[in-house]
Amino acid sequence: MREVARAAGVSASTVANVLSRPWIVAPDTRDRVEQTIRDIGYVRNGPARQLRGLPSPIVGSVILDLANPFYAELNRGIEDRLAEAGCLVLTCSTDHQSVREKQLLGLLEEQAVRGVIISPSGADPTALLEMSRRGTPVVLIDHPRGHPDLCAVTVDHRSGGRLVGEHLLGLGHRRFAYLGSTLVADGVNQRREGLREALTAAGLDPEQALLDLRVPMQPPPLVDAAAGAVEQVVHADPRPTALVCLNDTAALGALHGLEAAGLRVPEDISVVGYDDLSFASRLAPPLTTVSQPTYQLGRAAADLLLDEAEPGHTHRETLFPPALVVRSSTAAPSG
Amino acid sequence: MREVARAAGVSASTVANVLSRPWIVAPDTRDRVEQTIRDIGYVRNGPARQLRGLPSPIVGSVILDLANPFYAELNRGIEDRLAEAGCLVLTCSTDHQSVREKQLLGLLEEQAVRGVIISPSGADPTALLEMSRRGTPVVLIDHPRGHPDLCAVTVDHRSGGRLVGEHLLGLGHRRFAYLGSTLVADGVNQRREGLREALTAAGLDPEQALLDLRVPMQPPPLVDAAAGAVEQVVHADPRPTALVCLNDTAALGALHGLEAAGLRVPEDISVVGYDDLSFASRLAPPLTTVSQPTYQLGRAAADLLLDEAEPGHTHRETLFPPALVVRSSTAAPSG
DNA sequence: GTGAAAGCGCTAACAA
DNA sequence: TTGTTAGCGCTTTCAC
Repeated sequence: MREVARAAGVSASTVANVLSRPWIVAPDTRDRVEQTIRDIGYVRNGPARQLRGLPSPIVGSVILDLANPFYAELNRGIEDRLAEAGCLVLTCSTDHQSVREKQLLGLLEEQAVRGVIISPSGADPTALLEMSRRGTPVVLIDHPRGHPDLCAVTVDHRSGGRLVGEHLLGLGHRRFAYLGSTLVADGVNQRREGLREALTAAGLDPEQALLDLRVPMQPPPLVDAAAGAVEQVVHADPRPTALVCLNDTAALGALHGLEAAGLRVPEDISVVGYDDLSFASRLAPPLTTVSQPTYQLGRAAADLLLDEAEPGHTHRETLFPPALVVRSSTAAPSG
Repeated sequence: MREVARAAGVSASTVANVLSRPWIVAPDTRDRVEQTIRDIGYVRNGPARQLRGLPSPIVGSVILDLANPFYAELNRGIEDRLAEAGCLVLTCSTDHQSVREKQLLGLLEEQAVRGVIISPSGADPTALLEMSRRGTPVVLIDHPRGHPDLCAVTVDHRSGGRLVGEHLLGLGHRRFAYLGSTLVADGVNQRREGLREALTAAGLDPEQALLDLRVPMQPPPLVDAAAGAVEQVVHADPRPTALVCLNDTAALGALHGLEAAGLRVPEDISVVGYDDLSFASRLAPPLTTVSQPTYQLGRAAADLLLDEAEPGHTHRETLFPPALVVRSSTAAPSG
């Protein structure tokens, strides 16, 4: 900046003014300085501006796994909304490891980011609360906020699970399997709870009517783990007539596993996914699933985060409803 | 930091030493300071450290579209490699818009990031060269480096296209269609060139034997655009017996469009994708495609970028080979 | 082993 | 309208 000032024959603060409050600079001085900036190829130093107290344009996004298309699309929603405010997204995957999550939060806080949008890997919000108290706003995604000092964007997965249950019950199913994960992923458990609720409401005992499967989230890749896990469904006696999967990726693996075991979908067994990823409608058979407004979730989270900087901000939760998408992987049970 | 110093009864520089060069501090002083840091909840200020000349831990990743699973996985490769070096990834999608790309590069340079890994949306490298000259290292992904001052990680797509062509020719195909895009995406064009080379080598005239289709990359979503574009293949006379798509997502749409038109794959027409995304093997029919070491591409790019900081760094290009994966969407033409 | 001091590049209040 | 000045929080000599 000093160099530009010297070359343009003005003081450093005039250069600063041209950059930050151009309207207070005389037009010809401004033109001269701007020309010099271009000639020299001068680029402003963000860290120095931050040091002076300006807000960072960077927002941290801490998610479970960017390679999961659900999170990738969510992140696009975050990015697009933030871009409208001139902000950038620092994307971090935790792979469900809370140690890694803690590291990442530490790094982000040191960078003095504008805020953090997080899909937490554990249930304990204390680290997030402290971070928020120290001045880095936090928005939870896909997790109940658990404290009035945080904002959150959530989907009513319980209702999603209920929709699936009601759909299958309506088709005449009475024996179910739920392919969940070994992790305490809140959303995934809510889906199971909703399913159980639907069974109970139909007069069934979930302990009897629902076979509970858990696959490790990784490694190996979920799609392979799911393919393996369906073995248990295939050999269960009596065998469930409907398999509800925690998400579409698991359903993809399940379809594969069922095919390998010689079971036809939906004739021998119905399969349901969750997320409605882009490939769901093109699988064989097209997958019945539950769609979430994934991209909008991201935008909403970014909205909340940006709002944290506003004077009258109040912490709040935005709740989205899921929607059942019926395709051909579900049908009435045979026999 | 001053606050910690006061509370611990030492000077600010001792606190700094505890943080940056703990070994030169007396053990008991160090313990006392560390305890105070924890009590107070002190967090180091990254921007201030950067201002002092330390390198930023942030690397920019500028890609075409994070919602495309190919880039999402690529980005995971980048992230994982950088994490090993304690770095973070600032992920930006350009949606093929060079205006947006320019904006993003400007923002990243202002943030004084450690470097930028970019999958460029245009062919002109001057902006990147200038950035590199000003001190922000640049690594190109999926794009020839075009200048010895840049590093690049590339895949031999020409060879990929050739593999596809040879496979289809070997099955007996003589009339082809290539579903490309309206953009000057270098990799996508290379694939077509490879395909044309194979045809030429087999004694065919590409101008005659190859129907060239172009779909706009967006909007609408590529998968829908591709579904629409296959109309032209269906109604072509004589109709091509093999459809080669620029990537798996386009192939997904093409399968859909062909099904809607009443054509069977592979009996009536063979279809080939590119990328080998996770769903490719589970489509109906399982998709013949070309796999790239996507995750490794990301790691290799991060490797090169980190190496830029080393004293003896020489700019270079890392080239990966693609591999044909034959599944059931290709077969000998009927009749 | 510890502290004092200079300065990284910038912004904003104030003086000229 | 432009320039002078005082830091923002930190690292790093260099005395002590």
